[in-house]
Amino acid sequence: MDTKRAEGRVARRQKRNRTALLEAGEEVMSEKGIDAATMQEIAERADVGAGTVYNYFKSKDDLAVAVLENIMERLAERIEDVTDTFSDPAQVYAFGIRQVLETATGDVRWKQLLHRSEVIADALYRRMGPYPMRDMRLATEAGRFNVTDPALIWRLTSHAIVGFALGITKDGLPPSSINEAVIRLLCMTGLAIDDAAELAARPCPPLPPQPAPRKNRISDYM
Amino acid sequence: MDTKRAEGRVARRQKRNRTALLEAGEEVMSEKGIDAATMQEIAERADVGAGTVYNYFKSKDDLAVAVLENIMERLAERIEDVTDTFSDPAQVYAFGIRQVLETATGDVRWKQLLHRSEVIADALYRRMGPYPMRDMRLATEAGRFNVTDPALIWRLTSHAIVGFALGITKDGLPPSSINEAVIRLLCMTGLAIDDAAELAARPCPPLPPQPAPRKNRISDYM
DNA sequence: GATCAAAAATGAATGACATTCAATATAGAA
DNA sequence: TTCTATATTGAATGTCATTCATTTTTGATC
Repeated sequence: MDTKRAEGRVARRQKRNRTALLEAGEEVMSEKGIDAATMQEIAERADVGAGTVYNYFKSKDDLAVAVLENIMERLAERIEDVTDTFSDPAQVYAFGIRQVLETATGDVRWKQLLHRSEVIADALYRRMGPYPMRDMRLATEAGRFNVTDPALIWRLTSHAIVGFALGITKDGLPPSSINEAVIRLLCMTGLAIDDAAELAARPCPPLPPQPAPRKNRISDYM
Repeated sequence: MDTKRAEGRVARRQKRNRTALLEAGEEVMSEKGIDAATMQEIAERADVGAGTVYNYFKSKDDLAVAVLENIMERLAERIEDVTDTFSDPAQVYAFGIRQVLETATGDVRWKQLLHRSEVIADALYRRMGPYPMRDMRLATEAGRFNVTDPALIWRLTSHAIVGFALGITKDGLPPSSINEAVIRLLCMTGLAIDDAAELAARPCPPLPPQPAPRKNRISDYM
C-alpha cells in the first residue's frame, strides 16, 4: 500500500469518512455532473478505498441523493436567518423564477428536480408567506383541476416552477453544476444580496426564437 | 451463423432495418424502461447484429429520442383528424392535467419530459386554441415575469404541466412505460373516446397526505 | 500493553453494458 | 460475371458500478 497516502488517510479516517465522501461526492458531481462522476474518483478524493463508499451509501444514486440533501439542508439553514431583501414579494417571486430559468440545464434528474423545487418553494414560502400561491391557484382553479389543499397547491407550484425552468433551457445535455445551482439559489433567496440586486435589475435573459408553425420534433427546439 | 434465422433476416433487411429498430426499441424500452433496455436485446428483436444499430443511430440516447419522436409523430397525426369530445375546453384542460398526473412516474428523463409536454401542449393547442394559455399567462403576469410572446408562454405552459405531474408522483424509481403514457395521451386528447369519457368522470386521484410543518428532506415526500 | 472479537476498510475481481472495428456479405452498376 | 461501394456482423474493448475475500483497525478485557 502507498505509505505516504496511507498516513494521511489514517489521520483522517474514522467517523469522518461519511463526511469526506459527501464532500468528495459534491465536488466531483458538481464538476462533472452526476452521470460522469465515477465512484472511483469520489473514493480517491475522499482518501478512501473504492469499496468503502458502499459501507456508507447503498449505491451511486443513494450518494447523489445524500449529496443533494446535504446541499439543500445547508441552504435551508442559512435561509432561516435571512431578513427581507426586496420590499415587494412579487419582486422576489419574479426574481426567483428568473434565476431558475437561468440556472437549470437539461441534464437534471428527477431527484434533483424534486430537491431543487422543494427548496425553492420552501425558500419563497418562508420569505413571503402564501403570496404567490394565489397565482398558481388561479391557474389550477381556472382549469377546474380539483385541488384545494394549500399545501399541495404550494408543492405543485414549486414543481411547476421547475417545469418552467426546463422549458427554456438552451444548452442541451452537458453536466449541470450543482454548485452553480446552489449559488443561484442563494442569490435567489436573498443571501448574496449584491448579486441578487444586480441580477434582479437585469432584463429577462434572451429567449430562443420561436418557430412560427409548431411541430412535434424536439430538434425544432434545440 | 444461424441459418434459419438468417433467412428471415435477409428477407426483412435492407431499408427495413431502421423501422425494425425503431419498433424493437419502442417495444423493449416500453417494457423495461429506457435505462434497463439493452442495445443487445433491441438488436435481437430487430433481427439485426449488435453493431448494426449504430449504422442508424449514433447512440442509445439517440435511439431513445428517435423512438419518442416516432411515437409522438404518430400521435400528432391522429390528433389532427379528431373532432371535439368535450364541449367545454376547460374540461379538456383539466382532464389533460389529470391524465398526466396519473401517468408520469419519477423515472422520466428530461428528453421524455420535453417530448411529452411538447406533445401535450400541441394536442391541447390544436383542439382548443389558445384557451388555457390565459390561465398560465395569469400566473406569469401576476408574477411580473416578463414574458409576452404567446408561443413561449404556451411552451412554458406545457412544461409547467409536466412540472405538476412530477410533483405528485407516488412511486419512486421503476421503469416508466412509454406505451402506457402514449395510451394515456391518446385518451387525453380525445382519441380513445370511451376511455376518455370514463376517466374524465372519475374523481381526482388520491393525493399523498401533506406533512404539516414543511421540511427540506426529500424523504418527507416519498 | 497484550489479546481478541467485532467492525470497517481495502482494492482486485466480477459482471453488465455501450460502443468499436476488422472481417464478411450484399446490392446494384458495368 | 465482376467489381466496388455500402451495409452487416458479432467478437473484442473499455468503462464503470458493485461485490467480496482479506487485511486492518477498534476498543473492550485482562
